Amino acid sequence: MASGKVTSIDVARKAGVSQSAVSRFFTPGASVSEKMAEKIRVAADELGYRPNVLARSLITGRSRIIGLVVYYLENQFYPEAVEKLSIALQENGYHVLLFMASATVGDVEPVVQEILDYQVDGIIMVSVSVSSVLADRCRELNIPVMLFNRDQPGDRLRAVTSDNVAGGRMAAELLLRDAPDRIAYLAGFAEATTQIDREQGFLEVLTEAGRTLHSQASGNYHYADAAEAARVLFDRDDPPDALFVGDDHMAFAAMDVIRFEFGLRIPEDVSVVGFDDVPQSAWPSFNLTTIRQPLNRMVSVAVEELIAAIEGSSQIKKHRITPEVVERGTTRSCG
Amino acid sequence: MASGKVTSIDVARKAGVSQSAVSRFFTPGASVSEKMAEKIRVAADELGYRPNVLARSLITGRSRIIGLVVYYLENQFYPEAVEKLSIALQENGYHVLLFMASATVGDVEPVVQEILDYQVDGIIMVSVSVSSVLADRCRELNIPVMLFNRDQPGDRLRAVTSDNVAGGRMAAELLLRDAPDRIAYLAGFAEATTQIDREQGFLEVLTEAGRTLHSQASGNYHYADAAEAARVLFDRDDPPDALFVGDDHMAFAAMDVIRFEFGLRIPEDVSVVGFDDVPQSAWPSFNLTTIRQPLNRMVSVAVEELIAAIEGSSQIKKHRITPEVVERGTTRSCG
DNA sequence: CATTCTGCTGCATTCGCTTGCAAAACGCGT
DNA sequence: ACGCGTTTTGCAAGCGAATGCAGCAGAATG
Repeated sequence: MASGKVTSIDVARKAGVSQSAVSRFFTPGASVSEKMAEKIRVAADELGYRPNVLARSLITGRSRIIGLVVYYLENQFYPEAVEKLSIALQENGYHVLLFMASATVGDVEPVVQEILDYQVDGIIMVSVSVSSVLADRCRELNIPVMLFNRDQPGDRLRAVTSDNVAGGRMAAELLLRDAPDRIAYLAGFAEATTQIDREQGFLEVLTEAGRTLHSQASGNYHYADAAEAARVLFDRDDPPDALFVGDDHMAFAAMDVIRFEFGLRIPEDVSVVGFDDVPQSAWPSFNLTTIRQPLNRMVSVAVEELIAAIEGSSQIKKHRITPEVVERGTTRSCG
Repeated sequence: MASGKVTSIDVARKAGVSQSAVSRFFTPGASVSEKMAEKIRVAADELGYRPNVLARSLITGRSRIIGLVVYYLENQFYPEAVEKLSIALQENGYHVLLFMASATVGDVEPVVQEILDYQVDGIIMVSVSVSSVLADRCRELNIPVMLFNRDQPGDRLRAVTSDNVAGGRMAAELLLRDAPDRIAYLAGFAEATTQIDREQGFLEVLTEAGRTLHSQASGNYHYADAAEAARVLFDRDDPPDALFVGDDHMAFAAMDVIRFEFGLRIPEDVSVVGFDDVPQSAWPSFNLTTIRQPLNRMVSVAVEELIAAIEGSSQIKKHRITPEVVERGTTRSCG
């Protein structure tokens, strides 16, 4: 019925009430008599009126927008995280303003600035770290920041990760069961806490077992880099016979190289363990034994905590969710 | 330096100028003398001032927000599209409000309503269709809608797709070169124009060659459904020896079933052709011959057209980008 | 019937910024 | 120094909705 923008004043006029009445009708907590509510309902329907969220935000100081920063979406873990985070936020009446950090490679600052310009109520950074300057700025503006799947030193930022040290330990235990001779590690991006923690846990167990690492290389959490790293690891007379890869995405690259370039069999010649448990890991082509990050829990904790931080003030806390072993076909022994 | 919100009035006070001067300084086209600009620059820097985009939107009627609706992100084609669309829009000074349509399964209406509440300047629907009621509403509000990788009947909505009929033809030609006896088709979601067009092109060529389809099943563009469909297609005495799958994502499912459940070799026993050319198709594990959707071009056309529609009024037009054959290892003959 | 209390309602202000308008400042030719 | 045209500048009126406050009606009470 409506043509062009319809404002609360139009509805008020049509319903024969004041603009504030219309506003109150659309404000959950407000008190409006049934008679008046009905008139407004009718008029609003007829005109196709919906409150302008931007105008509302201006005066309430709450936009119900969450800035979501993600580095890239190539690794399937991220689309899955983005999807679930979006849905969880949508269910809570929040909406997601999406920012790709890769556009401004290596420099998240301007991106975060732009986010702040939109008066977001909170920010979720997926596997992206934030400079202390910006973190301070967010604190001044009282905008909570949630790091997702990546932590950073200091106790001023909330974070939800899995317990990567524990996960690294699980991976080591899994590989040791296959009684390997030469254990290798294909690392992620060196500065990421996920990488650091997974490596730490992994090495702890090896050390406890009196073992040392046969070889190591970094794939930066990228497919191409990981493939190259795998070539380095396997292009020698005594290639590894057990490999822990920092995440599933890189594990696919490594498996492709191991099988199709070196003609080795998995798990007969080399056992492989990944990290994340992305959907593809369950596909028969990979059938990858991996350490599952409990994404659903991570998402719900992240969203709950962020909303708590926005609505009341909650304590800043680091959440570490315990990962789980998922045994599939790239390791030999069972149980 | 700043604490809490800083407004243009604070800056004006500090710089000893009027609030409108500050506003003009931050408005690209406006005229401000160098002397004044300098004072404002200093004051703004010192206070850490940034204009409130929401307030600006309220008065200009332009939010520089684009609503991006996507159904799911499981199929790697979508994350890639979302990533590239986001980046392209960011580069043009627009920002992406992301909505997952899967949250409200089968019902995009409320989602689009919420988008409209945010006064978006435009909407991109990735593989999602929109009811005519809503389309009308968007037109009334003068908000252009761009359908991406999915068209729908009628000439009131802009759309960017690849030429799926041509793509279907290419797939057929590719498979016919392998001189197959039994040609099958694993279809996508029946109502999607992508599905309809690809099937049409594919069948056209078969008909022209005097061939008919051996069998057919639908995978709804989902991995699990596609795997099930593949089981139906291959669980018989005379399974297909050539298979066109509606997209790469389903092709992976089909290949997994063909290889690991039926023990058939690809391409020796059965040739497979997919559609999209997602990154994984190039991975050695799949090495899939496929029809590439030229995503970069699709994205740039979609973004350019949408922005043109927002800024001036451009004609509503359907854009069909010609796809390309990518020959890899799941078909036998070359050239 | 007068009085008090409660619950609605409308008025007017406010959020932070843009922008039309008119006044002020400037440039410069004579 | 004067006049005229051209920037610059400030004033003030919005954009659309939320909300404190005061007024008002109606219910409940004496």
